Amino acid sequence: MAREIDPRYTPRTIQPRTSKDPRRDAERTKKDILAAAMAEFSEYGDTGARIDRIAERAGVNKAMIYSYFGNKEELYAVVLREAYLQIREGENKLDLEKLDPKTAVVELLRFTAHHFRDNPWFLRLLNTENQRHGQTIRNMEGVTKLNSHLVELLREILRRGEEQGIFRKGEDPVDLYLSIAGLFYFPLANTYTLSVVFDPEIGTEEWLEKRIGQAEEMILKYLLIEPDK
Amino acid sequence: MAREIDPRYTPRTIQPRTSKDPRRDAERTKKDILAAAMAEFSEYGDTGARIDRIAERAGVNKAMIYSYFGNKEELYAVVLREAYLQIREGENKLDLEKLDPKTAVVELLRFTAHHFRDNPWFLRLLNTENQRHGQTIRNMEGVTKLNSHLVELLREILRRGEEQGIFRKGEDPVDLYLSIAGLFYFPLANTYTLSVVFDPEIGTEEWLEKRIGQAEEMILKYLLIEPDK
Amino acid sequence: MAREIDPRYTPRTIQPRTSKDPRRDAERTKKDILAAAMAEFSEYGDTGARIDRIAERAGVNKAMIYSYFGNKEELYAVVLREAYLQIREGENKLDLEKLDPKTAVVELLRFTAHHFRDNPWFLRLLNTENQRHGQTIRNMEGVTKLNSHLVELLREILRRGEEQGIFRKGEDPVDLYLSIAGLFYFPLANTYTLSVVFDPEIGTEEWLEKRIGQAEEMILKYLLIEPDK
Amino acid sequence: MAREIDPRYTPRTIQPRTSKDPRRDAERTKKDILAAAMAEFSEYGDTGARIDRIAERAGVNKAMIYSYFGNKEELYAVVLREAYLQIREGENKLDLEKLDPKTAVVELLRFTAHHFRDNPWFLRLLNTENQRHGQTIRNMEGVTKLNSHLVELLREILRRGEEQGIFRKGEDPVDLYLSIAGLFYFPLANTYTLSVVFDPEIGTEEWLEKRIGQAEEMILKYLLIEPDK
DNA sequence: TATGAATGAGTGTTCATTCAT
DNA sequence: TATGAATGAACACTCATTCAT
Repeated sequence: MAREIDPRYTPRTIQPRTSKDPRRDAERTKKDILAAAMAEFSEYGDTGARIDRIAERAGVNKAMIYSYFGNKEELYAVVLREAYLQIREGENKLDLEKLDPKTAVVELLRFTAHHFRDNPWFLRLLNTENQRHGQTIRNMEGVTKLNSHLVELLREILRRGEEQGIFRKGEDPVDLYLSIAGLFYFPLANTYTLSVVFDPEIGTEEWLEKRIGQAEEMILKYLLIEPDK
Repeated sequence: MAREIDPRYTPRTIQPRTSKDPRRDAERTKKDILAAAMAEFSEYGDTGARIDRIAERAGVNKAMIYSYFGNKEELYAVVLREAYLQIREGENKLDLEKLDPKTAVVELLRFTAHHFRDNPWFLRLLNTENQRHGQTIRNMEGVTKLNSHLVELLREILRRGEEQGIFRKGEDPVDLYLSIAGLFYFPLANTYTLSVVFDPEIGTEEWLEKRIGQAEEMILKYLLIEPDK
Repeated sequence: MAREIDPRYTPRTIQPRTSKDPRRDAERTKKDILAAAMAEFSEYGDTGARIDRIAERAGVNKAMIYSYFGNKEELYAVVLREAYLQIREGENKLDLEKLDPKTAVVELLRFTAHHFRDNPWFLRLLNTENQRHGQTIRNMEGVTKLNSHLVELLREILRRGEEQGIFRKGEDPVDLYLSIAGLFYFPLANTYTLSVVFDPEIGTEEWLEKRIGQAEEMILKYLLIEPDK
Repeated sequence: MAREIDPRYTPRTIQPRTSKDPRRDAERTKKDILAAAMAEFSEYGDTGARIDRIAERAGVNKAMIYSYFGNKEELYAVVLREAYLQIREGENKLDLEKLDPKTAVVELLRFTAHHFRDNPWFLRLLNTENQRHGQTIRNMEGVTKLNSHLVELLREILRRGEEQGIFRKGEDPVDLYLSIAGLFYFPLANTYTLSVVFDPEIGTEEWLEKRIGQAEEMILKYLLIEPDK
């Protein structure tokens, strides 16, 4: 089904190749294809993504895609894995383990908000993979390990908070993450529909800052034993 | 791209036509097509949906779809509108205006939780329309009006809560709805991926009940002035 | 690899459709496709055959082929089965069981010679299927039964010949068939190469008649106990 | 069209190159390519053969094939010529001119039987070239001369046999060769299909020995004036 | 001499849509 | 109103061939 093209979602991470010298560089070609594929799969979903378009976006010959990635299905799997790698990598950079528990929770919340806003393609990929019933991620190696790191980090933060007597007891790290993520995922994944049916401001810079404030208050009121102090 | 078939998402709501007498019934044919199209678009998205499959699901001839709905694009628009009609209709049945403010908020939260869980196709349709950049809903008549009713209802509840001195002041009804919906939307729209990367229990009956409890507490602690009393 | 087109091998069994009225006739379309496919697979082999060309030859849209036959592989299987049906049908029409043993053998030999000459595509299909290591015929239902009929017929002829004291004892019907067929198959399947390396007359009408005489003499001298009488 | 892989037909006659020192050896590279090409064209035919596979089989880079042989078509021509060279060379080694006529015929028959059985790729190449309507061999220099030697040899044998009063008069050497070859070519070129439709034993060692006996008897009864004596 | 990257024309197959009845 | 046949433009994927190093 035809879709309007929205330039915001056609990131140009790919450097146009110098027309004179196609630079026979396998590594770069591979990267270009991956970048193009991430954009394409995010925008159009698994069934809507077109190999032709990916090749065009990457500025490479279609056959290269097959040579480097096998087929559309495998390319999609690489894209999906890459998406998870990127968000977890961002989280790791926060060095949450070095922060005091309350700050750590707030930092994670802010990072999540910005990551979701800055990487709408990540949300789209999640959509797609769930529409596929998780067919690909289910059989992907190393994903559980990759993500369990975040859970362990959160668990440790909650434990320290409990120990210090500031966090409620028995809070599950996964539940906490679902709440934090959910408060931003819903409006940011559905910006287009929500801005039509509810409020055109949703998704703007100001809206996000306000939203972060609300979410922070909500999470902390729930988590802290005496939030007023 | 090939997808595994999940029977749970292929409901057979359509009564098989009596083979003897096709009973040329325009109204019923139309309804059957619409029901089939809702299932199909929800499962496969706009680009993944297949006219052939819709016809088969509806038990009608493909040409009928074109005769009644014009083309795939227009059929999708009707499906999308129908989805909004259904959820708002559900909300209206709650008669929130007759409940005291706190109960009203809790009821809306519970309804939303169950509606999302029981109608995963609705979440999928939202996904799809957002992946389309809201192309269809943006040009759809009467949608704003349809949805503004819920906002007005919530606004009235918040107003009464403020008046009674139990709700915080200045809370925006849209923000509140985004929070309530978000707490359930994220885990329920991404059950497949989340159950792989975080916790296989996500989405089960017990999980939902527990989740409702947490969400209730979170929302009320945020909203009520003195939640403890 | 490009091949010259030899009009002799592009039989026009297909009636050109009246341009005005495409005559929506499923049965005829199916037949046209099958006829075109037989020609194409015979000429080009399994890997060389082109769906596009089959569609063009049959004067139908490519998609019809998939609608009626599934895919190239299945179409090939139907073609192969049809080839066997045709030769065995021809043999059955001979009513060998009603002839005296010697005449029966001669008639079978003559039929085989003419069938091979008149249906070079049958020989080509055999080539192809053997180049495929019999992949398709091995899994084809009913083929053994279809062909075992001929063997039983021959066995009965040999038995009667033995009984009448004119045929040698213990001759195996399969061996006999291999000899008869072989005497014609080799020159007729390899007409092109043989006419270059040995004798340009191979395959002509006169050559075939002479060949039949030789083969008859050879087979009978071997089979009859007292060929002179 | 996908084919199952039969390891029997994928001989590894090519010595793996010492990875350390590619030993830039033009002659050896050429030979390796030719050997690989013979296997490939025999197995898959002209249209089915793949340059990629030939390169892999030969353990050389694809571009080498183009550098040494021009293109696929020309490579095929070299393969075809080589095939004829090999069989005629085998026949020449028999020294038929030194044997008495009857023995010579029997020896040729036995050699042909074993050569066909041991070199199925030769039969496949013949198939292929005939399926191409002899396009390549027709324009190949020196082929007629190459093959006419066998005919002359046979002619001389028949002449001596006639002279000695043991062979029938006027037998044509080409006809005789067609008979001898045909008795083995048909079953050996079609082993796969015949073993399905008629008898799974066709092509085995025991079968061949039995077959040689029958063929010998058949040819001699036809050729000798008084076979009993 | 040799390699691996790159290309463009195919090649099997699917799918939204229309037509004749 | 309803059906099944038919179409043409895509679409995923392959392959012979060339290019830069």
